[in-house]
Formats: sequence, structure tokens, C-alpha cells
Amino acid sequence: MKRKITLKQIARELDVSISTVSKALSNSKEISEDTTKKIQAFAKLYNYKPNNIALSLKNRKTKTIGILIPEIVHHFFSTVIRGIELIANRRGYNVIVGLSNESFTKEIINMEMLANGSIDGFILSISKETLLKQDYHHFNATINQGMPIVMFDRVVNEVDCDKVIVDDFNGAVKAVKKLIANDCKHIALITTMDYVSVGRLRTQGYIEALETSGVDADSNLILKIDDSLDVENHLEILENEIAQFFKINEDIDGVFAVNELYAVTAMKVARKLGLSIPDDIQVIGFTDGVLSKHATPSLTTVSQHGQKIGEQAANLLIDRLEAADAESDQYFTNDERKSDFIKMVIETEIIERESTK
Amino acid sequence: MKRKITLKQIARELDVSISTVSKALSNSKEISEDTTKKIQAFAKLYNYKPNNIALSLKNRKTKTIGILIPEIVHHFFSTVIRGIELIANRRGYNVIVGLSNESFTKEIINMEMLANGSIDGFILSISKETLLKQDYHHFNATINQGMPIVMFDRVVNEVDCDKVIVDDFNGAVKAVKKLIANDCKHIALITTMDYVSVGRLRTQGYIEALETSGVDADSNLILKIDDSLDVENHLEILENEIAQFFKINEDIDGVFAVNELYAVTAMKVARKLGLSIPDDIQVIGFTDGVLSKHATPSLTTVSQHGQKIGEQAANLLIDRLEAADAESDQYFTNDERKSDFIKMVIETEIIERESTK
DNA sequence: TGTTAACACGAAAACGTTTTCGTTGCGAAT
DNA sequence: ATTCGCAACGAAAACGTTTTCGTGTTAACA
Repeated sequence: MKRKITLKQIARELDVSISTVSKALSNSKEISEDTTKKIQAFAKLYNYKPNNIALSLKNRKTKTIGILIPEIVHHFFSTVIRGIELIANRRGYNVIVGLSNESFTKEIINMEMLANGSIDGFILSISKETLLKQDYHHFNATINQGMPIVMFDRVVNEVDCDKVIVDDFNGAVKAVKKLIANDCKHIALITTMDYVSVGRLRTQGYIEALETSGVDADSNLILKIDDSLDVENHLEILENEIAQFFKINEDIDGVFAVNELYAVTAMKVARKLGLSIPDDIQVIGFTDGVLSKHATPSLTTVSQHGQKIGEQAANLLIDRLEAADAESDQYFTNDERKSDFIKMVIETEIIERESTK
Repeated sequence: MKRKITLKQIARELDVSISTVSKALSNSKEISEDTTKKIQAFAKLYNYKPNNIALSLKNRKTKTIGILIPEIVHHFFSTVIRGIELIANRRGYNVIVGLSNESFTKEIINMEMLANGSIDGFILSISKETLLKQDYHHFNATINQGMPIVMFDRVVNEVDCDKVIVDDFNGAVKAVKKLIANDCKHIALITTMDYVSVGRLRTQGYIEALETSGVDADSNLILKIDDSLDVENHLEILENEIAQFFKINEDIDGVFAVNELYAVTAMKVARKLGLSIPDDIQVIGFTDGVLSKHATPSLTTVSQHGQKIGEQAANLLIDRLEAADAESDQYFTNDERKSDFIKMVIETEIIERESTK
């Protein structure tokens, strides 16, 4: 077991100074051709690679970005990570992942753990509990310490930073309009309690689409699921709620659901009730995950392009980091350093499958 | 924008030395009560937190572990990450994620990027391309430099390190025996080309279960899918292959598939052919993901307990890291430093759902 | 012969910590 | 009055780099 070799060891071995070794390895003109060759050969032989930590300390930047998300076993979030990792790697950055598990406290702990030098900036999506509490001081504190943040998907106006969001509103509008165009007369909405902004926006899109088509939204046709219950592990609760909902509203011929689980479950329940899809009921879900693709019938969905979101977020963050580098060369007064933050909207796309005509 | 405060700044501000500040903050007895209080108050006021990078450099350990996996948009791998992150966080470690994307080269690049001081150890699962090439020098090189590795799921005998694996063989045996017990007479296997060890083990389990039950495995009943094709995006290829398979072998009354996609697709195809599940054909899949849970009918599966795998892997790695710490205090001859590596087997569990009787 | 310029290299600081080893000043003991 | 011991603090090294600023040697030039 041989530890990694350092400049100091090379220097001692070759009887030159550390500076000489460093310069030779970076092909400095200061060092003679002979010594350069000798040093480079030796370094290659012993597989010298500069120590990242030392570089980080010296350069005061780590070349790694921190991702902080509520959950990782989740198709959307993992596609976002994939997008971030793709760009990060391409631009020479590493990616460190923290999970808030939808908890306010874990979000804070995680931020503090990473904000003390471990990373150059954050890409994050806010936890449900934080959204409920509406307490965003930790984000602003981090930003004030000079660490840039890019938020995605679950964002909030109270924090001044770059944002990448899905066009939830128009995605919902498109979906519902498609149902209308497909001759649905009674379109139901299955949504969550709306403290998470994205849920609210999708609901608004649903209403908007109906109203511009001259239909009044019927509140009886809106089912709000309490997603504080552990629906994943108690599917029957969800199924029962939806079954009741369908029984009470027999005229439903279209369903728009704010996530794919609700959509797929709605299809399952409908079929148990003897309804056929898409003949009796057409269904569109938000979020294009594995469930939608492989359900029978396969589900028409509003795709959010998670990977693209991740890529854009990563590019935004790295752009800002490297702009900050360049800036430190120049002189800026506080007024000139105006940081107008970017809010990037990723368009949704309807993926048509078997659950609509 | 105020940058994070350092010991040096506190020292200057309070007109004491850096050492004094450091000691005061760690409650050293060397410093008088007065100065300690003064310094601690000042530090708290300015929210002093030690810089992780500086600590890493000094302590020669980063308190972060590197995860290197082939893919992240994948239920199994993301549950493993969740398990790792859980334990890592609990034990004071961070987690940095690299994706090999099933590519040999990206695996190496990623390892080298992280192995230069950024992390204390690896938890990884080998990429398909690496398994094909059977070239494991980068793993051994990393280990030789004193960086411990824990492998999970896709492991290989050629690398000496701790391993956490699923009991693929017995999982398959259990599944197939269940089908046999459920009166299936002609049990098919849907598997992949078997250069990935786990596929091979599951196939062997299938054969073993049949043979101990006095049935000869019929090679006609084994369908090997070439998973180098992009099956996710060309589902119809997979469906056609399975459809052909079912038509040729009309007597199939049970299916064991090595992943949930194959299993769910098999169910879909069977139903298109007019067969009912579980009455005509019973199906069991390996890997318990979202698809299995939400398919109709829901799929009986062999659960791998991905999160537990991650937790165990993290514990193994951190145990070894901290053992190495303690070891450096003591004196060891090379003979005494025997490192007998642990191979931990996580038992599988059959989750019974609607696709079996 | 004396000055200069180019060349090749080394010393040292800096990044932010922790820790070892002094070094003061002062009261008590001899 | 001298020594001792202790309390309270500071200096400096170390972790591994990069980079600025010397410094010594040699060759060229006047």
C-alpha cells in the first residue's frame, strides 16, 4: 500500500525544490528542458496527481456543487440529478448529494454541513415542511455568505436566486385542453393539498383551461388528496378515495391528475368499476415516469423534462460561479454589481399514449 | 455579502493569536475563562464555522464517501443511495455521486477525479462495459493507494474488498419454487445475456429450483434478451420477442423474469394474447420497484432491499475508515495487518401480490 | 575587466486549521 | 534573593498546492 505521492516527495527524490517540481509539471518556461523532462517522467512513473483538497484550499473553490433535494427514490428528482451530473462532469465539477427527506431540519443541517467550504454552490428543491413553515432564512443566509443557489421545481419568491421551473400552469392547461378537444365534457382533477406551489399552479391551469373553453369549473370534480398520509405504503386509502369520488360523480369522462401515481391509480380504479379507458374515461397525468410508460393502458402524460431542468440548473450555477471568478479581477461598486437573477422556464410536452383517444 | 469569518480574522479583531482562538473554541483548559467567553461570544455572533477544506487537508480525511454507480434513474440504485446517505449522514459523512453510465471509460475518469483526495472511500457497483472487458485494474489501483472500496450488487472476485450482495441465487430459487408450489408445470425464464454476474446467478437459481423439484430445465423455456438494445425506448422490440416466445411455447403457465420490466411486459403481452393472470400464467419478477407495485395486476416480486444494501455498505466502509484511524495509532507489521474482507449477503424476500395465486 | 541580461532555480507566503512546544509573568517556596 | 512551578498565551509547523519574488550562475557585451 503506497500512499499517493506529493510534490514534496518528488522534490526530495530528485533533489530539487518543490517549486521547481510544480513549475515543471505545469510546463513553465522557467524550468530547463532537461529538468522538466526528468521531473515529468518521474511524476508519470509514480502516477502523480495533484491533491484536490490542497487545490481547493489554495484556490478557495472546490469545483463541486451541492444538490439538496427532498427525496431521491423518485423518478423526477433522479432525472434532474442525472442532468446536473452530466453538465457538472462535462464542465469539470463534482456533485455532492444531500437529502432533506422533506424535513425542514434536515434541510438546514445539510445546508450548514455543506456550506462550510465543501461546495461552491447549491442546486436545490425546497422540502414540503419548509414550504409549509414558509421559513426561508437558511437560503438567504447562505446566499449572503456569497454562495450562489439555483432552485428548481419547488421554488419561492422570497428567495432571490436563479430558478429553473416547469411551466406547471401551461402544462396543465395543455393537458386539460387536450381532454376538452377529445370531447370530454366532465373533466375531473385529482390533486394534492396545495401548499406546494407546483400543485397550486397545476390546479390553476386546470381551471383556466376549463374557463377559456366556456366551462365553469365544478368544485365537485376536484379531488384533493392529503399527501401527508403515506400513500405509497397504503395504496388502498388512495384507491378508496378515488373510488368514492368516481361513484359520486358518475358523469366523469376525463381525468387530469397532478402526478402519475394518482393517474395510474385512477385508471386502475376506473377499470375495477367497469369503466374502460380511454373509451369511457380518458386520463392524463403530470410527470412522465416509468409508471406512465409501462402502465396498461399506457398513460398520456405531461412530460417535465427533468434531465433538461438539471442541465439548465447546472449551467446557470456554473456560469454564475465562473462569472464571479472573472468579476473578482475587475472593480465593481456595490451598485454596479447588480445581480438580476434568471428565472428559466422549461416548457412541458404532452406525450400521447393509450389513455387518451 | 460577507464572506465566512476565519480564525485569523477573529484573532485580529480580538487582538489575540490564532492559536488562542482555536483553543478557546474547543474549550481548551489552557485558555482563561475570560478570554474563552469573549472569543466564543464573538465567534457565535459572527457565526463562525470551521472551514471543512482546511480541516480535510489537515486531518488528511474528507469525511465524504464517493458513490459510483452505472445509472441513477433506476429504482434499485436510488434506494441504495438513500440507504448510503442515511447512514453516512448519521455518522457525519457526506456523499458524492458519480455516474458511470455503464461506460468503462467514464468509470475510470470518475474514479480518478474522486480518488485524488476528494473522498475517503468508495461505494460502487461495476458498469456493464467493465464487466464485459473484465478489466479491473482501476479498482485494484485505487485500493493499493490506500483507499478502501465497498462493492455492491455487481461485484467481482478479482477485486479484494468488502462486498454487499443480494442473494440472487436463492432469491431466484425461492421465486421459482413458489411457482412450482403454485402448481406451475412449465415455468419460463426471461433473462438477459449473462455477462452481468447477477443475471447469471438468477438463471442458475432458476435451474437449481427446477432440478431439485425433479424437473429438467428446458432450454426452450429460457428467453434471453439482448439488453444492449435500448429496450426502454423501444418497448415494441421487447414485446415482440416475448410474444413470439409465448406463441412458440403455448404450455407456459409460469414466468420468472430477472427484472421487473421484463415481468411487467410479459404480463402485458400475455393479456394481449388473451391469457389471464394469474389464472393462466403466474408471474414473478426480480427487483421490487414502482412498476411491480402499481402494475395491474400488481406483480409478485423478489425484493432486494436496496436501502438495506446501501446502509450495510455505508457501515462497512465507515467502519473500515475508522478502523484505519485507530490502527495508525498502533504498531502493525505487514503480516499482522491481515485484511480479511467481508462479503455480506442480504437476503431477498418474496413480496406476494396479485400476479401469483 | 566590469556590467548586464538571460536563465534556472529556490525561498517563502498563502489558503484555514490543529497542535506541539516554547515563552512570558508572577506568586510561592527555599 | 534566587529558584520553582504554574497559568495563560503565542510562534511555528504541518497538511499539499501555486505563485511571486528573489538569487546565483553564466554568457555576452562594452
